[in-house]
This record gives sequence, C-alpha cells and structure tokens, in this order.
Amino acid sequence: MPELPEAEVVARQLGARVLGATIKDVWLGRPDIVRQGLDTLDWYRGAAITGIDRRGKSVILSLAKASDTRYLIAELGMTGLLLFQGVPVRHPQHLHLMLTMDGGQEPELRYWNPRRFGRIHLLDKPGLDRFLVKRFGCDPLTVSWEEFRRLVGRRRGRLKALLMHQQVIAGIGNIYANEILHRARLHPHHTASRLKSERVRRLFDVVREVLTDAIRHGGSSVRDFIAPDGTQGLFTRRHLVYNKAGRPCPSGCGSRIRRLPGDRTSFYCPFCQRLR
DNA sequence: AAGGTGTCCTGTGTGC
DNA sequence: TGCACACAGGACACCT
Repeated sequence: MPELPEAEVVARQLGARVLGATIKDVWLGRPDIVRQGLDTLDWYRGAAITGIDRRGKSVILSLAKASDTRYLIAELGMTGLLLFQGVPVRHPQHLHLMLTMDGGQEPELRYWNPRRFGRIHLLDKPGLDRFLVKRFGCDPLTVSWEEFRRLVGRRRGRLKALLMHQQVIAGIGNIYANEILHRARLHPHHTASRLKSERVRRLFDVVREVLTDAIRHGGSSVRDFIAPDGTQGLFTRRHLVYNKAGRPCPSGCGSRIRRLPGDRTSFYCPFCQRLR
C-alpha cells in the first residue's frame, strides 16, 4: 500500500510525464471521492499542471489557469493508485477520477481506489496551506537531526505509533515502520521519550536509509501497489519482517519473527528487538 | 493535551 | 462448492 516511498515514486513519474500538460477534461465517477472542493471541479478544465509534489503519502498537483492557481491533492490511502492510460486495473468500477490531457507525454491520468480510504481534495492556496499544516508533520527525509531528536524526546507513547503519526512525522505507514524498527533493533512498544540518544540517532539514520532505499527500488508492491506506468515496486523483496511471522530472523540470531499481540500488525524479532 | 480506541470501506483469504 | 466472516489499515471522530 502506498506509503512515502510509493507516493514519491508516483510523484516522480508524474513529474517526468505530465508536468506542463494541460487538462482537457475531467471525468468524475463517484462524487463522494472528492472530500473538499467538489464545486470547483469545472475550474480544472483547461488548467496547466505546473507542479507535482509529495507530502507524506499524498501527491499534490499544482494547476494554473489565467492568473489563478489551484491544487489537486490525491490521498492514496491504503489502496489508491494514480495510473496512466492503458494500465489495466482489476476492478474498473473503482476508477473514480480521470484527467485527459494535452501537451504531456501521457494522454490520461486515472485515480483508482477500491477501498476509498483515500480521497481527492480540490483546494485553493489558503485551503492548501490549512491542509498542509493540519495534516502533515516533518518529512522524514529532510528533517534535521536536532528536530528529530526533539520530536522523539517529547513523545510518551509507543515508538511505532510515533513513527506512524502523520502529524508528527509524515509518510511512514505500517510496513515501513516495521522494517525500520527491525533494522534499528528497536521494540515497537518502546516508549519514545525513554530512548537513549544513541538509539534515537540509530533510528534517525535507519529511517532515511530504509525510505531512500525503498524509493530507489520503486517502492513496495504489497497489496497490488503499482506505479503510474504499471511497474511493480521491488523493495518488497527486501522486506525483512513485514508479513514474515514464523520465519527465521534474517539477522541470523536464531529467533523467529513474531506478530506482536495487542497491536494491529507489528512484526518483530523478539531477540533483536528487546524492550530494554 | 496527548494517547488510545472504534469506525469507515470493500476485496481477499480462511474455515466450515 | 459456496457461504460467512474476520482481516487489512490511513484518517478521523471521539473519549479519557
């Protein structure tokens, strides 16, 4: 499912193939997929795509028409995909939004989402600014060490919950939280503020290593994630713990990966990731 | 205020 | 074989 690396892969492909294109037409299958700004949908016809950005797990298109600028935010949620024309989808009834375009390298961009945990937001600049402030904490790829240390130090909840807290650190979901914690040899239930400085540093380094490595491999194709051009993410093959309960820990410690009871779906090594 | 829990939503996997 | 049901989880409302 799309987390930061997958959203980044999506944004980079859009940046390469549809940046600068003009929207000819907008087709909306299900109006309730647009959470905000449905009444502005007509504005987007004839607008030019002037920017593609990622924030957390969302992809943001900047669009310009005459002297106006508006934004289209695609939350990918658990199962959302942005796809170019011709990429087959399994349940076509869940194609909710289609943009047809001129002047780019792709004639069409589609938003597909069977579970509808992701939505579309159509916003002006003040709306975008409010949205960004409300929804997203720091970006784990660009946050400074000082800021990261401060954020971790003031949180009294569980470490895994902190990693996945979008308003604190934006972009890490369940899969990457599991992979990060294993590589940093930290227990998911460790109290964040009680981590020793050297362990916070290890976490800080591992977060960036894992996410950049995942982006380099095109993300993880768990539960049918594919990039806009239809290609799979290969980082799935490098997963060490996610969905691997019962398998030997890849560190060679001799323990087996376990599911952590009382948590949604945490996978960890009870030997390598001890609470103390 | 921060942290925890329940709900939404629907395809998939499991078990009878 | 077919059906029922638990499960998956990001965001958000709500509660403490």
